[in-house]
Amino acid sequence: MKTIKDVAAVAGVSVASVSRAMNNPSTVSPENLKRINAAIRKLGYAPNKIARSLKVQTSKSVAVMVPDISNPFHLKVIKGAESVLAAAGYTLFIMDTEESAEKEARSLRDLLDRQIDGLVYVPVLTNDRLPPILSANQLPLVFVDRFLGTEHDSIRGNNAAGISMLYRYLIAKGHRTIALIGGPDFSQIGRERNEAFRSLAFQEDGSHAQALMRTGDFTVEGGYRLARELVLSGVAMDAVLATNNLLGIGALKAFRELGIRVPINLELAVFDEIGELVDPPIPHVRQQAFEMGAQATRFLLERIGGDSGPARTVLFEPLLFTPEHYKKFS
Amino acid sequence: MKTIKDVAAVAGVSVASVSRAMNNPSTVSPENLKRINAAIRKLGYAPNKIARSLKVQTSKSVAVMVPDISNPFHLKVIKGAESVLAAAGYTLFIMDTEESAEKEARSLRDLLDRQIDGLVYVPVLTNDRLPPILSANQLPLVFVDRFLGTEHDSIRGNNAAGISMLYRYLIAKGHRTIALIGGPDFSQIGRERNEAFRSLAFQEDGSHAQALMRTGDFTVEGGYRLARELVLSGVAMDAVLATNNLLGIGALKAFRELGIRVPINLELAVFDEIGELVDPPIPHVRQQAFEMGAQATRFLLERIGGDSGPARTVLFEPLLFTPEHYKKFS
DNA sequence: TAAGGTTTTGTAAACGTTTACAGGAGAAGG
DNA sequence: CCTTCTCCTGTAAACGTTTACAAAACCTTA
Repeated sequence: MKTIKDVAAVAGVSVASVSRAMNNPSTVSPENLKRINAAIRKLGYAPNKIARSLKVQTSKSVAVMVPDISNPFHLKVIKGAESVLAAAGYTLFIMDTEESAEKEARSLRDLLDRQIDGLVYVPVLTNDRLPPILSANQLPLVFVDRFLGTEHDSIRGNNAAGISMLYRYLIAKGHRTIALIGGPDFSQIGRERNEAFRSLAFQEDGSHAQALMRTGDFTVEGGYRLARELVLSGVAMDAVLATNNLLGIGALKAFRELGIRVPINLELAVFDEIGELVDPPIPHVRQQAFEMGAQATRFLLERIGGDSGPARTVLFEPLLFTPEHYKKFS
Repeated sequence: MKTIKDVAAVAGVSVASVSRAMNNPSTVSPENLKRINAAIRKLGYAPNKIARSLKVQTSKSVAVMVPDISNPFHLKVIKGAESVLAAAGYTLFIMDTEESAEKEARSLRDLLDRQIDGLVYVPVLTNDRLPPILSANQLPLVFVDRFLGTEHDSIRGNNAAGISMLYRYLIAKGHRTIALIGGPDFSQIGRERNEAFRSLAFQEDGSHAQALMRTGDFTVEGGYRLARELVLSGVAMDAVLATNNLLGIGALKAFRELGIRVPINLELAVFDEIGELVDPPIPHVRQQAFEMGAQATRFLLERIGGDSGPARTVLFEPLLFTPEHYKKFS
């Protein structure tokens, strides 16, 4: 690897001039500039960013940290972040914490050590407070989807509205008893969605609360298990509402396995996308994940740029997709 | 941020001793070791990896670079890499090149500058040779799926076998005319799969070559377009073979849109997974992506460890999944 | 042509580590 | 008690940059 010294030697100037030529071209004389650039090309020199970061304490890079990279929602958040960073000349590091607080802590440590400039952050579910490493170093960060009640920007989906859309859709189709398969109450979004359902379904009569709500982890296995339990418990129901895509996928698997035809025997509605190839299509609300990732990143760049205004929260409205939509287009 | 100097001051020793205490504990006296560790804990000190990398020219981190993070195949490669790295104490940086040679070059530059120790590498399709940056710096790397004919380890799928399985399956089901929707011939894997099909389908009679093979980009749009063209051209066919998941998804979309029922009016078979929720299931071969990523990473760690033996190639056999499989399990 | 100003340059310190080297302290052996 | 050896320690240089500062070179202008 060539260093700045090699360039300086070839161009016959000091290292300082080379550095200036790259970072502040106007402060070096035209003829030297030319010679330096020629030397750079000749040697194929590229500055060592590690050394640079060490000195300037910044790295022109940000990270996006998600709990599960194979969840399409998180994937789109990443794509959204990429879209705005590409233009800004930042490098993006993608970190997958696999819903493990431990892995998350390790990754954070690592990012911090590498002088990352900011973080688009979807924390793991089990965190109810900012990891100590983050509270110790005031790294600019923006929450997406999940958040921890700290003084940071956060980009969120309107969970209550999404549940409401699904619920009203099912009601409008004539369904009487609707069961919920929900996420854990200890997480912000799990709780928000569960409570939205509660306040809709049990307005008049709270007696079905136990029978018609099951909650568990936001995982495929969780959805599968809860759906099975619901069916095998023998309660009467004509529709099921799953509060995220993984739960929905698990539920769908369970139903198919039990020989229940969806939506003929039982209707299933899902919060988040479940995969566009499912046929017949499953009614669902779709979060604007790409836009959420992009917006978060825009905020983050502002913060990195020095903006220290009060924390902002942006609520994105989910969009309802129903089988009727698909008919329209096919 | 605390530095090693702070620790040294608190512990009342020199910075060298602190450094030794962390990297070579046996070379420092027990009482000093205790004092130093106490100071570290007290200050919440963690060594700055940037500075460390600058000195030791290594970073205990590797990257996995894929052309499309939303392709389930690449996703599983990443997961496979994660699984072996977690144990080895390396940090993994995930880079998404979005099938752009330009983005790929930028990312490579960046990784190199950050003293990455090695690379699990799925190059973008348009590259037919190693990017100059890589040939200039002999970074340890292992190819997965795609490769560029250089002297590096490579983990690949048995493309010919996969195509053959699909082809024979379709033949066994009684299909007479089978059309191919393939990837670009300028890419290794596109070509391998196309040629496998050619040698199977046109053994006796080469006359259908034009009519029954369409190739384009490995994208959903490509599959959609080619499938449409095939159908609208009016050629007779009773099965279509798509040589990757994106092509398959695009084709399926096109067929549905044109009112063609799969598999009743036309059978579709796909190389790679197309999504597990498609109903009825589409026959496909599945690559052992997770294992491929894991194996690549194991090789990479060996190379980083100094192994400079001859380049190895491992061929993973794809697995055939058919609707009959699913029936068995439901 | 001398004084003053402006532009361009090089020297050297700094960023936070690691590590070669040399020196000091203590133990062992004569 | 002196030598030799071992073990531990601190000093200082190095990694590849950036940048404050001072010196040098070049213009203006009177």
